[in-house]
Amino acid sequence: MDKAYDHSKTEERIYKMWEDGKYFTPEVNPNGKPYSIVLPPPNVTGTLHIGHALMLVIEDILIRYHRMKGFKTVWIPGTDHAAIATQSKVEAILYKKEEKTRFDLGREEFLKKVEDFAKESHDTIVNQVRKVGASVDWGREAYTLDEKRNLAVRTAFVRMYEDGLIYRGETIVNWDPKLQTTVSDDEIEWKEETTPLYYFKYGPFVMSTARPETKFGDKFVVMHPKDKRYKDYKEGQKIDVEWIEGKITATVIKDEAIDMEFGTGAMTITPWHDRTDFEIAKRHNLPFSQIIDFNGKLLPIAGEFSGLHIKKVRPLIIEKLKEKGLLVKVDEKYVHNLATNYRGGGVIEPQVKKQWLVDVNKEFEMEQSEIEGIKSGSVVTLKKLMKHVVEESQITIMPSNFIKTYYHWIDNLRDWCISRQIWYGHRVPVWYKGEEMYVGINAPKGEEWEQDSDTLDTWFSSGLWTFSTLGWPEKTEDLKIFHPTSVLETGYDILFFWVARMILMTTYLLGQVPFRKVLLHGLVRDANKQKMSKSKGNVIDPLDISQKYGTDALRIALIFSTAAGNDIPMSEDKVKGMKFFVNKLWNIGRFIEMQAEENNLSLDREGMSYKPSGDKEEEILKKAKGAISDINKNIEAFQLHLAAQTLYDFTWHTVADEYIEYVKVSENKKQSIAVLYNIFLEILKLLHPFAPFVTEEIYQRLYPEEAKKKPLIIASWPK
RNA sequence: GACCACUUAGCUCAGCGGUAGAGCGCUUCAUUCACAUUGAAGAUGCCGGGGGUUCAAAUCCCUCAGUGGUCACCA
Repeated sequence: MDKAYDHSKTEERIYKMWEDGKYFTPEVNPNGKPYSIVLPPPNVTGTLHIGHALMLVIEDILIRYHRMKGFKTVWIPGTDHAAIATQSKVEAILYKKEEKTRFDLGREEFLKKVEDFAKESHDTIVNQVRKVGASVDWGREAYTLDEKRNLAVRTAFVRMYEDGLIYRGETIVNWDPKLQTTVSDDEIEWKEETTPLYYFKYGPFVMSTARPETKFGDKFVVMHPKDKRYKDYKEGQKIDVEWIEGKITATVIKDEAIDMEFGTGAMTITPWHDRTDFEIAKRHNLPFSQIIDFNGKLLPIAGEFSGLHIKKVRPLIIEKLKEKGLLVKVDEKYVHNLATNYRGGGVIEPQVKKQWLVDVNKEFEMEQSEIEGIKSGSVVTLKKLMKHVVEESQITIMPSNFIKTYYHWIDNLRDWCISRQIWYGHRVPVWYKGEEMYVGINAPKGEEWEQDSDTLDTWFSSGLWTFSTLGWPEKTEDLKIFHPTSVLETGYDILFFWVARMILMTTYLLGQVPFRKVLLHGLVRDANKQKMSKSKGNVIDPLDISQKYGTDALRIALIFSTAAGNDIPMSEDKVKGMKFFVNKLWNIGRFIEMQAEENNLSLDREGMSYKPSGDKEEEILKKAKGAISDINKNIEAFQLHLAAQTLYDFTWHTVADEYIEYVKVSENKKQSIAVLYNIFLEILKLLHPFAPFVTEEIYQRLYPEEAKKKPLIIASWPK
């Protein structure tokens, strides 16, 4: 054996050996109890970052542990088409390279470009997944936008439509004029902004607004019914008002949504471009009209300002109102939150638009249910389902402090807008012919039917992930054996986006939970606790690290010393330290090899048969037993960092520092070495899920008798 | 505003009811003998402040303070 472990000489060879041996498939333990994980599919928008590496490592540890314990284990890999994210990325590249927009290319040609990009990104990701040693079953790989997943999406959509859970409606949506699409509430990122707040005279009232450019159509002035300042004004009262474009007749409305503390307690409403206003208008049956078009330009209602972009028009309107003597005052230091699209950064302009939505409050009959406490045929809502399975502990969320956040999110959940006006994604399975509409899995027969041009929110398809990857809607063997999946492991940042949506879709469509447990990991941050980002230049590329220090060192560093759910500070020094540990392991192996040779011991059962005779031997065996029991307990409790620490400590400070030093001076050397030889095998097994490459390599060299029967990856786990 | 987490050695963090721990850093010494990617010894802590429960609290409860995060609202 070489003096130091060289990961560059082993990793690729070993991964190939595992793959060729088909050890990643459930067939290695055909009769075991099923254990399944679906990989949270990375977006095909680029390459994997260190957070993905953490996710892969945690899941790989769970998978390898269960595989060695004899479970019929499957880990399903895949990638996510990430609709809007991928499309906007390609649009950006297209614009930079050719100064063209997607409309210049047309749907078909543009989609071809996106697909090429996605393919390339996919290949990079797959390569990265292999590099971190993930023992995923490549034969079962899936893509959220491939044929099979498309069938699942269409089937789900149609079923939900038939149950009245999907509807098409005029509603106020978050419109991104930049990307020309709606986005869901969860895709909004609020940015704090200081902006002037203008106070205008509006008849006898003073109203305030940060957005004068939307105020053209305001013919309703709203106040709280209990506001004493306005007690003389009655609901429905008409008042003549001098406004931007001359005299108008305003109507008084009383509504409890008004905050009496804010401004003057009176406000005018713009239902087409504000959610609160929209809701007030709906409650009072008020008409509403569009002021701003979908590109952000003013419509003819704005009179002389018609056709101008809202950005340009604001100062002009303020000037005009000032001239008319309607400007009362300006509060320059008004702080509010500006809605932006978190994928692309465009400022959100609320608009009323026809969209497809999922009704989360509508009661429906559960066709078939295996969920405890929900019988087949009982009446539920999607919200109720989502809450029930967590409340009744049919899904355990870890760490448990996220449960409260989860409930809170459900309580605030509004109908989920699932249609997007982008091109990359699953097309809505709805066809139109004149006034007629057809909703179905396949296109209707006959000419002249035109498919809805919208695509679906990417989370609609990833919500089906635990079972669409197993073959649903077909009733496959995989689905029968592996669903519900055992654990879903992912970052806490997508608890709402994804985890909640999976629970919604799966409980409804299958009458099952998608997984028994949810394990949430933290965000990987840099040594200064900063979020890693390209613009900050503090990104640690997992591949660089793994090339420099070895994948095993990277893996242990990611797991070591950080409790689940907490953010993880990552530094190269930490990885370096773990490389030392990997090398220590290697040198214990070397020590055994050299001692065996010197003492004429063959590396096999017979040569190393032992009778633990001395005190030291008894002691180390006892300690090993203790360590094994601790590690088992820790892994079962998902305390991987504790397991890793125990292993590190036991291997280095007990076996190497104490016992090996003793072996050197032992009077009963052969027996002492034999004991070491046997304990080291246990260590290699215990460490294998954490550091799969170096342990497999040492095992192959030092334990040829065992290795001949089976490689370490499927060796039996120490009890 | 609501909710959640965090506050432990110089730094990064474990531990979460029974005499304060790890890694890195620091001091001293040893050794080229599996490994200098080494070993041994050592220094450094009112375990954020205050109160309570308990035979016993870093660990459980209450409260205050600071830090970070999530969600909601914002005319």
